[in-house]
Amino acid sequence: MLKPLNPLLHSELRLAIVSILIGVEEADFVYIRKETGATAGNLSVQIDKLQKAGYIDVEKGFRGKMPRTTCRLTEVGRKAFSDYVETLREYIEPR
Amino acid sequence: MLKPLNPLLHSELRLAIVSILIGVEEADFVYIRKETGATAGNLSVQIDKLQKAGYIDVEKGFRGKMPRTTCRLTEVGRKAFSDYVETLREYIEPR
DNA sequence: TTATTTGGTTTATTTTGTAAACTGGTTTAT
DNA sequence: ATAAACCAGTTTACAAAATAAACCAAATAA
Repeated sequence: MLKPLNPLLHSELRLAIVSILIGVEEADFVYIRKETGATAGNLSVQIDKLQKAGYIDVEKGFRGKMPRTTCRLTEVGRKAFSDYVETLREYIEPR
Repeated sequence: MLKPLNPLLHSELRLAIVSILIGVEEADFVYIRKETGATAGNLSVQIDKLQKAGYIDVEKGFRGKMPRTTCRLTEVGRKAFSDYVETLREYIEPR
């Protein structure tokens, strides 16, 4: 029987967010928005879900006078991602 | 910018179905149900979607007197799966 | 013969994803 | 100054998707 896929990560946008964060230590809202092509509203909602799950830390500050939201992956998030990928391989790799 | 993931395949159950079919030439409803742990209703719906997309062929017959639904992957489905996997790697493999 | 099981399908509900509309502020133009 | 346009997001309402519950027809068991 196939293992279930973590539903929080098995979502195109949330997976993209984590995928970006895994290689970069930190990234801000605007950057993630451009990389993913997501609408601001959708991105906001999905960042919230990842944060509530403890997968990312979100820090709100300012760059000059403009608001700035910075995200970074937590250890929990890193682990969840690596588990997700491992499970996913059972689906996509020849057995 | 990350490429979009084929939404028809980026679904746990549909991905599982295709994943099973890719290694086995054909599989019936009952077998897929056991392998995936899905409810019959859910499986029926998702098989329908894959069939309507031309990703699988569905054949209804009998094994003895009992009805039997057999599925096999089409070339279109095979190609879609391999494209999906390729795209997915951009999300899950270190860049 | 009347339950129970098998192999599904249909329909209704819940859950999720997404975009439109909004907020609060900033920069630019007038 | 004041208005108009813009930036960085959040909230909310709607659409799409997933899922389970209810159902059906036939087969088998009690």
